[in-house]
Amino acid sequence: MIRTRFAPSPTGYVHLGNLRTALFAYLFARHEAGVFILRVEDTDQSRYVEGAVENLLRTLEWAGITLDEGPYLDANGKLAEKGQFGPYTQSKRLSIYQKYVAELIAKGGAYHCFCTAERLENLRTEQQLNKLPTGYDGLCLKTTSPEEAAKRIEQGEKYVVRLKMPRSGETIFTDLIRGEVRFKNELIDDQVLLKSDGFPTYHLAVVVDDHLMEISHVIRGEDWISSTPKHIQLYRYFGWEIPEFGHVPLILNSDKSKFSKRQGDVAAEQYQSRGYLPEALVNFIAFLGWNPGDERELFNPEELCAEFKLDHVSKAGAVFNLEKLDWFNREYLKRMNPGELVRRAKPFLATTYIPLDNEMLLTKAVALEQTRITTLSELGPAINFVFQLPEYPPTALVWRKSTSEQSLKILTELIPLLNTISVQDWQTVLIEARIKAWIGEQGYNNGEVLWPLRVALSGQEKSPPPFEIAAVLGQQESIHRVETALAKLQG
RNA sequence: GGCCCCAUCGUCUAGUGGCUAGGACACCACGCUUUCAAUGUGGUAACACGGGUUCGAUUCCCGUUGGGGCUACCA
Repeated sequence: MIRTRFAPSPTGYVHLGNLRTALFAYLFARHEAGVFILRVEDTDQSRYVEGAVENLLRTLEWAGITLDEGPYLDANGKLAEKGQFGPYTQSKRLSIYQKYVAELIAKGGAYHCFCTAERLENLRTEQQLNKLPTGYDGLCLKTTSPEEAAKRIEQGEKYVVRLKMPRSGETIFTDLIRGEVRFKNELIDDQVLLKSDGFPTYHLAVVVDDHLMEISHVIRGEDWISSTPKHIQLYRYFGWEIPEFGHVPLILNSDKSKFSKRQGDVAAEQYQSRGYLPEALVNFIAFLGWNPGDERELFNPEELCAEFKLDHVSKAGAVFNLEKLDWFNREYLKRMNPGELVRRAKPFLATTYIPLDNEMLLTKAVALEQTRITTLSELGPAINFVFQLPEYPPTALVWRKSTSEQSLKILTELIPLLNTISVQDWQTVLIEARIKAWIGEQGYNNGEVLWPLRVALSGQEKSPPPFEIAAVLGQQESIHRVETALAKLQG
């Protein structure tokens, strides 16, 4: 049984890099008919953020990443957990880690360390000065016997527990994405496993939990690759089966450094609030490092689940490119049926003066701008003219190859024409047919008629075609707007 | 500094020893057109470098260079 997990630290927002790692783990599990788990890695007390887990869950839900096990929000919005391997929150598992640390010490895989922060710091600077690899020198392992350590702990002395890395040999593993990776053991630090506050570090907690939760494939960011030998050593000491590892490449800033807050919008929530569709964002980040092996690019969530394979994940990092995201978003927007688009757009329209009760008109208005917008947040400003004619100067009504007098004449003649169209003929194509025919009869050209008409109807120099606007507005309002334009031209 | 990872158009990428090195975004030109989009057609643009291996390397090996990650009682 394939079991993967997403194990973020609850920081208050979901970093896009983490979201993509989660997505890969999720897609892999789904593709293999496996199980996908969320585990909250909150072992750093100083990083505690109120409401972070709730936010995390809402964001994953928005992105369409569904969880089989782990925390979830119940009907009342309260935090709950599902699954047989809980708790899925590390701060609730402290006694578990204590137990395994004791076991590890007993097995000779770890030891107590009483060194002060000052000594550690001096040690590091000295090592760096002498161009030596940095790392703990094993002082407490050499000088403090288990009996003495027990005594010092008894007396209330602060301590940490460190991993006892073998001083020789190599740790070799085959990464699912990168192939064989090897490290010399002597260069690997005796990592702290249990902090002096009694909390485990990532390295201990991740191994204990991945084992206990029966994770078969550890899919995580490339930045973890150097600590993998420490984790493997832990599995060995415990005598546990070592899972498969897959280290996915990083998302990069345009200068190729790790995608960061400083250089861009890294929080998934920012894209949500700016009106990106989750399926577009997911499609986009999936393609940052993955491809189906052919030239298709548009994959909805179901298609991603069906096609995603780890062997098409690339090794190199990928630069985040907002323009490509915009393109994906436009593609999804264009393909969406108007009713659905209205439903999705409503949260963004709620902050505008656009009335949301007239579903019919709203749907027509939205359809008008559907192919012209990039994000949902652009929709409100784009369709606002339908509900409220914007202020505009009379000069806007004059086409660049025409005159004010000519525009006045044409708009005046247009009113009776518009009036002769019957109610049932008030549709885009029929309005267009009538007006174009009339233009022909009169010997006008399109520009000198359609420009002033369009501006009269929209109040804007840039807008959809006049026939579409007229159809949305209705006959009465359309004529009214042309009359308003006439009044403006007459001064 | 040490260790590790990586390297095809500006960006995301296909390629798996023999191709005019393909696609997408972006960009440019033209077409359509009342405007802005959308759309159609076409175009500019890449195998980091040096050695091997081979009849033949973008592709395999080594090195160089470059970039990145890690190097905490943070994840």
